[in-house]
Amino acid sequence: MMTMKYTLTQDRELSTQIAEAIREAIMDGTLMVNERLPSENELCERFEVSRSTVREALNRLAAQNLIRTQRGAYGGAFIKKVSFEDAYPNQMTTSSLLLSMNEVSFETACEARFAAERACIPLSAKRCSADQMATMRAEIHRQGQEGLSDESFCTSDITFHKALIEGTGNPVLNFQSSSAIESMQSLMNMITYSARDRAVIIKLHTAIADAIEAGDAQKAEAELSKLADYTITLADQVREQRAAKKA
Amino acid sequence: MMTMKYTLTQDRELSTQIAEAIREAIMDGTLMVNERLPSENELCERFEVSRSTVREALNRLAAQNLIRTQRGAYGGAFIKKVSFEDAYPNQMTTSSLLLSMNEVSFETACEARFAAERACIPLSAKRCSADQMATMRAEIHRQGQEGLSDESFCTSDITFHKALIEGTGNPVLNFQSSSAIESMQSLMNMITYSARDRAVIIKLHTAIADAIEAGDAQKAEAELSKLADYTITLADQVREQRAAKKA
DNA sequence: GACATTCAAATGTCTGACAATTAAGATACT
DNA sequence: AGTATCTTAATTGTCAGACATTTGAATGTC
Repeated sequence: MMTMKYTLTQDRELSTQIAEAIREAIMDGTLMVNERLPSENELCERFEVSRSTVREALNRLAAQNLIRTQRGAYGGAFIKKVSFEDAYPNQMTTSSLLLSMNEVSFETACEARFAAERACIPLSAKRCSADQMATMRAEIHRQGQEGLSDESFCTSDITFHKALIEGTGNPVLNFQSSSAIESMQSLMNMITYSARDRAVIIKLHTAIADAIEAGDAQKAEAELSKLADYTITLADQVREQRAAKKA
Repeated sequence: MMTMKYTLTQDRELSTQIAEAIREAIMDGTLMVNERLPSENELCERFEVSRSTVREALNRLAAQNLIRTQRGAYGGAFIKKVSFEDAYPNQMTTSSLLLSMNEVSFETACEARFAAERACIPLSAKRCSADQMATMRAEIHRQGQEGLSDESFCTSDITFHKALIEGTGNPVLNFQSSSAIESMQSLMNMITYSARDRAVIIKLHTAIADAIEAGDAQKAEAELSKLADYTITLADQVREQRAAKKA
């Protein structure tokens, strides 16, 4: 950081360039976790810009979870250790908006979602803990309760699948796949689940849980595949009903 | 936006609360794509804060790709359509930092990476285009060239696998899996590839490409699995060498 | 109709000030 | 000596006002 040379050009916004320079230093390891950046006034002198501009740059970095700021003496901006927990909300925001703003069809989103889940099954079949199995069973049970709203059913469905993914014991895979599933929540919420639909889904969930518990990855994948197909037919039904209502 | 009520509390930073309020409005659809936010001065009045504070909030949103700003008359802040291209760099930054800052082992990262790729294979075997097949073949060829640096070999390796993933024709899956693979680049770069190692990898790449072309998903998955195992043994070798050098 | 000029609105940057926060050091008390 | 409290300096957060820059629209000119 100290030795870097900063020559800001005129063709882009100054604050953007400063943020970029600091971001690069973080990415390539020049700045380590918990290291303190120079104070805002020092950065002003170093980049030869005003404090507003420096602050805009720091704000951008804070929004990307790259730094945290602390007021008071011995405070300042510190390189933040990006944790899975911190990164998750941003990830979710982006994923959800990508789906809703890019006219991604339900089929396409669904395909990606079940592909991600399928990737987890072999590992989950090997490593799933008793705790995670218990969560899956509990959610299956909840899904069979009378008077459960569609939205609650959907939430439970997602909890079930997230527990399955967590069963891999792999934080990276968990992070990626979990967001793939959860970002579909708004799309899934459009589906209406009749009692018959729920029965079918519960049966498939049970089959998947049984297979995972038995360590039978192949069976679990097969059942998951059926669930994927069934989910798409449900979505098709909703679409048809809406089309019929329109006419 | 107009009808929302904003009561800012004192316990958090004002700019953060404003950014949060606008972000919520975008997420729940109150603000549509390309819609223009009120001007900074109008936002000042509405939230009863100074322009600096409003600007800090807008900057945060811009850093998250949620809005874009445009200078000049009829300019302002507009809700941005989050495209896969725009979101990718942020995604990559986050993913890379998650790996490097959380002491994620090579095995763990590798496991997640190959799981994601495996999820793509059935779809790719069904839909991979001639163009994508050509890219895969070209990269395999490049990997066999004399005098190729380890880094270039690694880059080509990643290009190969990204083409495979693109073969799914699913933009969502492509986005997710692609970043899973690419974020491992820095870890992969630590490996040294002997001529013998490269030969093994090229053979596996060829087998995968052949299977994809033949539409044989099962075969492709089996070969990919071998590649995953082999990659981990290579990483183990590097670790052993380093340990030996230390002693 | 085509082109140049002017204008107004908006963001980007600068300056200077004050408020709020916080850890370290100084001080007073026991 | 130890502890509680006060002071202080450093730092970020917010405010206010100004000017610079950009840019589309309106206007004027040929």
